[in-house]
Amino acid sequence: MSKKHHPAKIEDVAARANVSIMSVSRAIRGVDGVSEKKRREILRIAREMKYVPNSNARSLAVANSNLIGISLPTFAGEVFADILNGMRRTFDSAGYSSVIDTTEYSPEAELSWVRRLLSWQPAGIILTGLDHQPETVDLLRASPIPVLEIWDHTDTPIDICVGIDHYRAGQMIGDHAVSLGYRRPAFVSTPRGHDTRADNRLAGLRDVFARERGTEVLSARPQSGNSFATGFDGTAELLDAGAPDIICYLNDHMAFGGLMCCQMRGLSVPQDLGIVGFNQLDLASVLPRKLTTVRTLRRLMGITGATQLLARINGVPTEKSKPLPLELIPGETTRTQI
Amino acid sequence: MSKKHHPAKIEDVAARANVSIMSVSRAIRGVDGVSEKKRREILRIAREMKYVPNSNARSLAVANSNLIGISLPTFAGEVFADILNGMRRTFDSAGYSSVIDTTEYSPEAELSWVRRLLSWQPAGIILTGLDHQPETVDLLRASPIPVLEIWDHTDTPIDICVGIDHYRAGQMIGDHAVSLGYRRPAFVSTPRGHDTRADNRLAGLRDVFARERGTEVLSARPQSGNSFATGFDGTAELLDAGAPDIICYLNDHMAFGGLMCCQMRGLSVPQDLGIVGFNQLDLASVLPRKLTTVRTLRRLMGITGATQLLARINGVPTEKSKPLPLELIPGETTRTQI
DNA sequence: AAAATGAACGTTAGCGTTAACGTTATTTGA
DNA sequence: TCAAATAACGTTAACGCTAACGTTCATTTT
Repeated sequence: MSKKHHPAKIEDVAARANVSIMSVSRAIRGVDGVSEKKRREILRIAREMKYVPNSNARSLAVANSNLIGISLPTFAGEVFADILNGMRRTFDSAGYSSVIDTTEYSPEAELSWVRRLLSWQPAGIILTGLDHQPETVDLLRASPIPVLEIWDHTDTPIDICVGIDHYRAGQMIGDHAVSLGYRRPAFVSTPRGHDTRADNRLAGLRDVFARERGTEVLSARPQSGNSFATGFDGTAELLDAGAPDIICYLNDHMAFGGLMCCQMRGLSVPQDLGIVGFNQLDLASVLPRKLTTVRTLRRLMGITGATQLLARINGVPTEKSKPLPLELIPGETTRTQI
Repeated sequence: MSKKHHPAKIEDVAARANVSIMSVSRAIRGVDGVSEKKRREILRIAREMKYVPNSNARSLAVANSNLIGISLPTFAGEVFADILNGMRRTFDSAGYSSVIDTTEYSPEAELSWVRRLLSWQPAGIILTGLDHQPETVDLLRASPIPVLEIWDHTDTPIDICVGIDHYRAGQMIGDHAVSLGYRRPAFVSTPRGHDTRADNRLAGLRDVFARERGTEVLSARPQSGNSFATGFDGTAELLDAGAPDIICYLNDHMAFGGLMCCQMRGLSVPQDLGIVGFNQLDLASVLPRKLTTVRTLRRLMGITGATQLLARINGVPTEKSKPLPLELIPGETTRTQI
């Protein structure tokens, strides 16, 4: 425990096994060039000596690493946790480690992290969304490192892209609301520019109501401590300001906050007000009244994204851009007919 | 864009600036040995050339890295996200990157990750809880790398430790329940051995009721898809099996699932049944009925842990073990008096 | 039987950076 | 005024690993 005999290196293993260091290297990496017998012997000795390879030396020699950089806006909420989970499992079993960043929705923070990450010569980089600093894009375009943009969708990604069309999602919600006869829509979100995807969904919703009904979509963007509180406060704000007949939320958690606000004010849902969430989160599974929401396949997205990126890393040709399907889940928090 | 001129190395910057590579190295690292004038000049040129230092080479030369390994059971739920958030912020501003792992509560998965991580010569390693494979402990004890165990608490950590006393938390809940006159307690958790901390809390609760009332604590451990559903299903199971007068849950999310189950069955809380959560999660902030729960300072724990580990990394003497305070928050889901 | 093949292993030369020590100019002190 | 101290650089030798190429020797081919 206190004996600080320097950790064994490949050379020590080689000496102890009476072979050259290259044989040890080959044995450990599992590549050709050593007989099965010797390989087993070497591995046994390496284990005995508690040999731990030095990834820094390896990466320096081969000019790349087994690290994958993953940048997310936040760990809060299930959304990115789900995506991350799907990705991590895939990468993990392929022998990659994840270097993770949270930007708190700041492209500047993202840039400074990308800079730091590039110094590790990672095998791949994953960014959330499409909203990056120009310099981030330049840096990544200039580097040979595969880049995946996840969660959002575009036909012109930095490199490759797996996600959903948030504008379309907004339209789906709008179409559904219009078809049920709603006329005074509102939206609860976080401060503008914070979550670009949510803004895109709102845009889709807006355009549908403008076209079909010629009406505006009111919006509230309170700065509360968490999603639930944001939903609650935003709902209160909208109810005080006007008389929406349907409120759509950035996600199910906010929608739940909204439901609580209605309950507190004695409003009944969906008779007095329609409520629409987004993402079909776990919470919804136990609510007594099924929430109208949009299902997003986040875990699948993570797995798909990771798989595509791995393919790209291994030089297998991949699609530039892969959109994932959306499904509107009609629930009991909106009217069932006009 | 397509011109694949190899990325600039320190040597190229040196040549372009007419100085030795050591001057560039010193300028970039911000250490003594270059005049202010030259340093500015060198930094300007480095920026122009889009020079990105090679961390692998650096780490090989200095035999350590700016990487911190963080192992968590899961990203699901707010708990570890909060801890992680506190830690990441602290590490980030100190120039460290986070290599993150999720074990899904498997000590074997933790071990294989620790092995991989050690090959990067990280500056520090963080593990969640105290429940590790013996080999994990051996490996880490043998290495000179500082190790932080977070979330749980012990006086004999691998290296240092910041967390809460979960057994004590269980006792607190037990004391509170007893003081309010409850007599038939139950507990909803995940399968045994899955979450050791939850098991410790249950043990604390059990011991209090055994001592004070001479009664058992029933438990339900369903394997549902998510915390909310687990709470719901576990509650249903307990209500079918017997007639508990108070149910304690692994966390607030499960408690909410339990509340929903009660609502569905027409049971009123707290008249017919007491409900106690854990962790004081965001959800609770919008519930119409304040949840009885235990506040855990997770973000603070992350910050404190990270700070302690950084101190340890920098050779500053630190306390072996730092317990964080717990506070029982009486709510409206338990009786207010006997 | 000689030549060609190929498996199994070894040698060498980096990969890009920094620690440690050397060198040169410049300032300081008595 | 001249040695001594100091600041500002430069040179060299690792750090631990792997790609690329060499060598050896048992097989196979002709």
